[in-house]
Amino acid sequence: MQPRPLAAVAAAAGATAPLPPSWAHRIRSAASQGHHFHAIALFLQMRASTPAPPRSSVPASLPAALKCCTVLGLRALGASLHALALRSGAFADCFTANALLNLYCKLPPPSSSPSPEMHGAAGQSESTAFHSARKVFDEMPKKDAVSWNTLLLWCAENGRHQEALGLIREMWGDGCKPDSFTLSSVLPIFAERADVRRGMEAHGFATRNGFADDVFVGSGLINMYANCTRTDYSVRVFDNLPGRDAILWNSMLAGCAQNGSAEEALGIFRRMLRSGIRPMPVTFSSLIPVCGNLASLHLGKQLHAYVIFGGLDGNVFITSSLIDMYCKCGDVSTARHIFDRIQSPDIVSWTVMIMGHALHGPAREALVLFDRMELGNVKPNDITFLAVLTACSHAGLVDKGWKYFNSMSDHYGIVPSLEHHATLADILGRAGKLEEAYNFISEMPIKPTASVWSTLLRACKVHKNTVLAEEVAKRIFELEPRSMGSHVILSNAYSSSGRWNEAAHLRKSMRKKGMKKEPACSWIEVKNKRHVFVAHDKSHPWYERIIGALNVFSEQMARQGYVPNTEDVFQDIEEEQKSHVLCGHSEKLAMVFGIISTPPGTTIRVMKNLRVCVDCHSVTKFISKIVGREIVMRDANRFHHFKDGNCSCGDFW
DNA sequence: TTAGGGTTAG
Repeated sequence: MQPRPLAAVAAAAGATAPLPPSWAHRIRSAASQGHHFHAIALFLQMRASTPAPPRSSVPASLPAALKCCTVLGLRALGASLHALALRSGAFADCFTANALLNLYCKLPPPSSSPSPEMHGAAGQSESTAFHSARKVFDEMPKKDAVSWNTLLLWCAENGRHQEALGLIREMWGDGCKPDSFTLSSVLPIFAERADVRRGMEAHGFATRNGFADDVFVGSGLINMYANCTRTDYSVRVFDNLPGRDAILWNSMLAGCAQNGSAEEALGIFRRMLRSGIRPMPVTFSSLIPVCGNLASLHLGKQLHAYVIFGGLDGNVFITSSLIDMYCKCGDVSTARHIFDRIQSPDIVSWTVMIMGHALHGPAREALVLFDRMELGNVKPNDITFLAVLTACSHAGLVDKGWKYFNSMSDHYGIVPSLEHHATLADILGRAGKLEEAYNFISEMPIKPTASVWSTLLRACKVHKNTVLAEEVAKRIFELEPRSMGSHVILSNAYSSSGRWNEAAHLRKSMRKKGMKKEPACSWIEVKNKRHVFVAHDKSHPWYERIIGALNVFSEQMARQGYVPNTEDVFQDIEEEQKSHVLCGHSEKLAMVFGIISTPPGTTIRVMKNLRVCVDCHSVTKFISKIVGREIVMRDANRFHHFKDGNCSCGDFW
């Protein structure tokens, strides 16, 4: 049986017909349904209507009207409603005053400064905004938790952290207890400052006061702990929440992804799917970078397929993360294919593509893209310049490097950071301009770190200037006495100039200090499985087959003129033994395994944790020609694309 | 009837 309409029930009971909805009711319901313009129109109609509606209509509809002004950005109308609130006495009502306070927080006054380029204009307008909001707040006859929370959120979101924390104390003093809203505004402050101690205090307060189950507090805690690199606590908060909405899943996923906890992030993604939560665009833009960091092309491709099926391939965040992922997995041509299909790339898409070409070579293509970007009126930022300088470094373009470096402050108003200085020092060092690099680092306006000096140390080793290497190493050891990499480079520099005793002495002192070199390893994905190799690793089931194939290649290479390059064997042993050492290098094992376990023509992608050695580089060039395959090798510094006996790095790395 | 949470490049 159909339920009878309420009016019919009322009529049957002998009641009068219900009154038509009041003005205030109509305005509020239009506003709550998102019909903001309609709500405003109704409010204005109400004000003009005759006979005048009851006096109570104004305070009953002002909050909704003010909310609509805030959403629609109608600041002038908001100001006249402010006057009406004062005239009508509605300002005494907390709901109206809070709605007005929110309007002033969300819609700062237009900047009084005539030129937006004027220094400090942004700060001035921010300060004016604060004062107009604060004035409304101070004049409120009555304040409730919403009033405090509204102003506090504004302070928290506008970098006025101390004021925000001060407001909590004031709020307590005023007899208003912080609530879940207060917590969700203040937690991002502790997150940004990575202040886990105060974050934990807030967590304790939330638990004691029954706010810990609130999803907003929950996501605040998850993000705070993740920003403090305590994803273990984030997971605990997440698992203890009684109900988890889609945003909480995404918060947890992003927290793991940003901390480099790849397996955990993938685990959260799988749990999310099993729980029936539909992935959202943000799910993919968080997760795709994980595949890039793992250099796992098969995983990245699976997510890409998911993105296409979900119709999300037009999302700029996802597209940029896909381009970056393909670059990091060694497939720059797919990255470029995606990039070329974007109608109007944003600064992030341009930057990841420029960096992709810088690291894969030919590096000049990166500079071509930079010019195209400028023609398209997209303004480069500090990260774009890092990419461009990296391209100059890999292409050995000293003059261009200087040009871009100087143009940052001259034409773009970007102050070069430590990283920009480090990259320019690298450009100079790689090009063999060692003295110039030394002077540049010594005179840079930011105190150079050990890592800036170590780029020069490496250059000294490559260009065989042991005297300067010793001087540079001294600087590094002052800053970082236990710098493993620098000890190794200096020791290798001694070895390559035949100073075996000094090399041995240095190695001995490293052993005495308990320093151990990171072992070299390489890996390759074959049939969606990762195979990891360390030097002379006999544990792989295909080891004998790999060595057999390597011997066959060696004979073919010898006929084509290959001579082992023992330059990078830093042990005082016979040449024949050195060749044996070279044969067992992990990247050779991984590459040969790839060749014999995949169909002819398949591109081989090898990843290595350290830089590729001179001999492996030369062998890979020969093998790429012998087997007619493209071999991509990612080392600690860049990507090498070997094809037909050549490498995209132009033998400069 | 007012206020709040997740994403891409080094």
